Amino acid sequence: MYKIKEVAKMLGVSTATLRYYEQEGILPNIKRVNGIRVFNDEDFKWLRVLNCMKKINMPIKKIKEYIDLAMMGDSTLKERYHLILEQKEFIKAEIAKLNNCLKEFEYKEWYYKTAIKAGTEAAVKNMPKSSPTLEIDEIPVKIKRKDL
Amino acid sequence: MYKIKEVAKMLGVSTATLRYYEQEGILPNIKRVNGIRVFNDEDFKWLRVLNCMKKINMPIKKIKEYIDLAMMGDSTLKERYHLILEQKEFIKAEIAKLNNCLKEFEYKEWYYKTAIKAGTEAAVKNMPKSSPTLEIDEIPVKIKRKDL
DNA sequence: TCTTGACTTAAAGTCCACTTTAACATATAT
DNA sequence: ATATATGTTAAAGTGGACTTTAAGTCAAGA
Repeated sequence: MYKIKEVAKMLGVSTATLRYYEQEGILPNIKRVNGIRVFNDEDFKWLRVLNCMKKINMPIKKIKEYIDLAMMGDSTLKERYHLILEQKEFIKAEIAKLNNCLKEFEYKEWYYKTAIKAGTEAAVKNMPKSSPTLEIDEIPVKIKRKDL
Repeated sequence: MYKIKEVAKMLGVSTATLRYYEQEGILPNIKRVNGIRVFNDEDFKWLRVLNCMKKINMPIKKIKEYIDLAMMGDSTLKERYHLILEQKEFIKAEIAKLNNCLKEFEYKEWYYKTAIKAGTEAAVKNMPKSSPTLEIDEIPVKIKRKDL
């Protein structure tokens, strides 16, 4: 059983953020003792899920939607299932994109290493198709988070 | 050689966004023909890198810093190398976190599948430690993007 | 010629996710 | 007893990344 400050510290967020989350309805059912928030195991379980949803940039509104569905009970199971599936696919796509970015940065790492060795960037620029790691040439089209 | 609208379409962003990027200095050296922006191969190369930097949520200011260093020439090679390394490590950490989130969502997928089969959530809740995929129990502490 | 569409700039507006402030209550330590 | 720390709420403020608006230029087609 923890009070807000301890929870905030554990999560690496501010107390204001936790209060804001509660206000927005994405941190529901927090019990009060003498008007003071007390977080229990259930709350921590949800915080772990919330953490994931925030990590993938789900808007607060969307998270709220999910909670509202959950509050309605078994009748919304399928809807929640689809929402979760959708987000799962989104994460997968996201990881793929980040892996591409990682390659780009690994190329840059090699680029600068080589340039530093040579003392000048010009040396690397004149090596055509010189990258050991970079093969991607197209720019992926941006898909906005709010679309999902 | 493309004009702004075509470029915007290719990238999946608005023309306003591209103009805004140029204004903020993260889309430098775009040539004009009769006052109209014309994007060349060099610009596309940079757009691919920019795309990666945006993908990992590098703030515009930080991207600008990188560009400013690049503009200064060979004297900033080491600094740029370190910036890139830092970002590379950040992406790696990010991918690791997303993989954890993926697990969480895969667990939820299983959870809802099972609940739907049973017709009620209660059935799943009463299976203790029932998850086939979820082992993580702690909530990762949030590290804010601006710290890097 | 005139309208349509694509371009330009500068400035103001919007949205989201917090963050800060102010005013107050309660609890613990010296 | 009194200072310090932590908690509370409601409301206003902030920062970042665009987005929209307004006013204008220019080129091609009917």
